[in-house]
Amino acid sequence: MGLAAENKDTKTRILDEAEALLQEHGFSGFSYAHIAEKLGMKNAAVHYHFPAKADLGLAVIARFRERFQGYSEHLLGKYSDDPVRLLDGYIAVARSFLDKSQLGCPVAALEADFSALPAAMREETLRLSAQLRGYLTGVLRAGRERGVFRFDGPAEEKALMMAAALHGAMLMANAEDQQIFFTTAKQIKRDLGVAA
Amino acid sequence: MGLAAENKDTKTRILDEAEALLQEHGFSGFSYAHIAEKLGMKNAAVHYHFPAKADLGLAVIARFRERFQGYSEHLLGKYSDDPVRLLDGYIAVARSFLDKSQLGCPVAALEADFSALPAAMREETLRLSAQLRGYLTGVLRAGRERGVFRFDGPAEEKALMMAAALHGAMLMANAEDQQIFFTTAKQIKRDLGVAA
DNA sequence: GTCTATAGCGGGATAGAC
DNA sequence: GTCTATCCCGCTATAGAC
Repeated sequence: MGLAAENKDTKTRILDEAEALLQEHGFSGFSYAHIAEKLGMKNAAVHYHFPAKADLGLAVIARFRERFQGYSEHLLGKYSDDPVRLLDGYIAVARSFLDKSQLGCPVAALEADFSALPAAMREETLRLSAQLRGYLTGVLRAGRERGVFRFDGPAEEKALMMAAALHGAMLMANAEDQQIFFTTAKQIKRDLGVAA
Repeated sequence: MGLAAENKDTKTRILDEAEALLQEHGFSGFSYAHIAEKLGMKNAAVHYHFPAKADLGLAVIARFRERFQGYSEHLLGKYSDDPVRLLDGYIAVARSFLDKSQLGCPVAALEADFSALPAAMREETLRLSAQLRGYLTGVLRAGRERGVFRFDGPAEEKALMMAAALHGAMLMANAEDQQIFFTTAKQIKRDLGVAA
């Protein structure tokens, strides 16, 4: 649509590939050549769109942040009175780690590779992680006030523990068996006193 | 002591370094040169003790498995009537990820890097992960029977979810803030109905 | 916007001297 | 058991032709 639309398709396809490869192999675990091969081009062409790998990584994070922002606003608008649906929306973001669907949460992969990340990517990763936890904290707090969720302790701490469980489950599911993710999500809901 | 004791010190020091580097940077994130530098030698010397990197990785896993085996038997013998202590023992293994102490659990780091691991290391990682979950499952089951722990659902599923939470907390603590691990552990115990 | 070609580096691994 | 030296590879990134 805009003036910069002429190269948007290739750029988007690169971002899509980068996001999928990031989630499967970590940030250090994929190369420009891997992306280029999947897209039927050469690595120099990828560098044309994203000069340095840090640029590509930051773009992946930024795109996810915008996506999650819109998605969470949509959820909060539509299901403001239904904490279970708001929680399921969050779980769906983590769940998409398994099949690299549209939601595609890259946080666990970034944190696993953290020491190898450029400084700018570290900062964005931390910001994103805090943003996700913020959403979850709000959902838990509202759900407990409404008597839908049952848990002890501050909502922030429960949210942190649940985020850790979902992050861990993503990596374990990637390594061992996808079922691990679904079982973990089910137990999380059981622990809140709601049916899976 | 034994006949093979003459080179045991260097080998042990290499294993110690490898384990620490594995937990901090992942299996692909450290090199023989890194180990050699820390130990004041050259990378060829490390290759003398562990010809290929897969040998070193397998040795790290094997050593941890033996360590955990002895440790868990010790716990089960000493605190067979105290589920909370048995649980704390498990948490301590994960906690040692933070400061690379003697217990040193490398599972989360291995799973995060899973797709880059040689096949033999993948198998050992899966076996180790199952072994850890097996201990935790037994502790939870016994604790619930004694009325010490409170949770819904099968002990296997609760154990899986708790292991995922501790794995995720290790990585998040490594990336963000060590306090994340302690807060997660505290919430896990709160959810079981026991004081932190 | 994509290509070929290449520079430069770090990694795993080996050969052979000491 | 450790060293120096080296090979080969894959990766990031750039230069310049098309």
